Amino acid sequence: MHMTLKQHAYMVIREKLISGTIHSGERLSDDAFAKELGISRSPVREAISQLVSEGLVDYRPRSGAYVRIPAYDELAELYEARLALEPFAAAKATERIRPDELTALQQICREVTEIVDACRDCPGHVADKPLTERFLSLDHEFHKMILAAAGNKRMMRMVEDCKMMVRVFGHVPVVHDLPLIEDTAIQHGRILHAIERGDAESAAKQMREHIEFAQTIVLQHCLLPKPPEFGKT
Amino acid sequence: MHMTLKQHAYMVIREKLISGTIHSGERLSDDAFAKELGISRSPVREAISQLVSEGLVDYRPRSGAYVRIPAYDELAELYEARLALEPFAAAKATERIRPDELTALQQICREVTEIVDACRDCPGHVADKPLTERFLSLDHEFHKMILAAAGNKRMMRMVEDCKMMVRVFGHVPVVHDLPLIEDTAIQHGRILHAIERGDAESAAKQMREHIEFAQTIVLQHCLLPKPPEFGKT
DNA sequence: ACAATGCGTATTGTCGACAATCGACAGGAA
DNA sequence: TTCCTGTCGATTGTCGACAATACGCATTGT
Repeated sequence: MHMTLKQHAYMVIREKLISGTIHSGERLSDDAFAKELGISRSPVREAISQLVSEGLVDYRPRSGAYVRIPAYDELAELYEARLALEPFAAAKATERIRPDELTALQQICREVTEIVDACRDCPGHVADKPLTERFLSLDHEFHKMILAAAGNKRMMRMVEDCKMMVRVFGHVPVVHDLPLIEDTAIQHGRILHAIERGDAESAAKQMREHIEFAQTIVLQHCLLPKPPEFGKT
Repeated sequence: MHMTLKQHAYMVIREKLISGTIHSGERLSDDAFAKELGISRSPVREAISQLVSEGLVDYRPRSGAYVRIPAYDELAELYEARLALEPFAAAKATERIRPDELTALQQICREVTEIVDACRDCPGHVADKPLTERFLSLDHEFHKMILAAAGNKRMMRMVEDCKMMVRVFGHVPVVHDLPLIEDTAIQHGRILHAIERGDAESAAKQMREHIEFAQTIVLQHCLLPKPPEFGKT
């Protein structure tokens, strides 16, 4: 399957955004990308256009596409949206989850616990890079699995989009130390437990607390300028 | 402000999707649109590309773009997503709403009441086209205002997207008769009341019931094939 | 008669080029 | 000095053209 050049360009550019190769406010020149990839401007333009409509890139006609300059509030909004969606999904998942999905969820929790143990052996109780990535990947899978069990693809995509945006214009240097990972594991455990018990209301509550926790962490560590004194007269 | 041709093409095509000029499954030929609009294929391609990334259009490489064939479940999912978002937003709006926004909300409710009265004078108590459109517009404004008061642009856009999709691949021939409009007005009233009282929990509850009501109506009237016997073994 | 195959056509994916427009910079006037 | 203005350069928006590919159709073989 020969991937179309547009898709290729899209993935390359998005990867650069996520990895932070291009930082906020920088301009995305289609011409530059075209030369870099050795292709024409047309596919690049379409790729950038897609980034724009996904909200990762800001666009000023006749001027160019700029990596979105994130505002502190936007980061908060992203988590707030998850706060609306995921507890709801957790409750629904509780009543719909299939045995195989539940098994997968339990497996994820077990692996997170293993990471907690592994972290104890790390110097300063701070997870190194591969361990951190493994942890993040598992956290991602945990949430994704619950969304999947809830059986609503649209909500799943909404949350996925939120997470991607946090990654792209958050670039939050969170230190993944033992307390953080341990708390996360405990919270995941509580959510899983509620689902196992079939207690939808509790699942929603635990999920809410978990996301509020994550929100707090990220907002504390993010480098964005704090909200400029909102008396809002 | 000279709108760019791409945006123009985007709006024209989207309008055709919403109005139902092009129906589900039909192919969107960029060449045809280019000739119709008297422009080149490039802007049209970018416009269609945007429709694709918004999920309104399905895309098969080397084959073309097809108007998405809606599934019954997808329609349900759209309302379910709103069910997660809007009650949450209603609760938050209750605690953040500004006086001018509240005034606007009250004004909208008054106008909806007027439409109820006007509907009583219609033959068969069925609203005619302009009255229906006025009603739909007000309903839209009501929800939008609450989302705005909640102060989360992302959630606002998510809901807007849901509504647009319902319009595009729903094409539900709902009869806007007196009972329907009256029920809606009553439900709006309840929500407004809860907000006025500052009762966030009640606002969320009323909003939830209101959306569940709308979901039921739409799913009943939609022409899509029902979900094919889900025993889900 | 039916299936398989090869051809023709139509449409897409991609390209390079041109014109319109925006930002920067220099130069002159108040 | 500071502000306005005209010009230059660079980049975008748009275009028409070409090559690659999928679909439909006719032809042929069994």
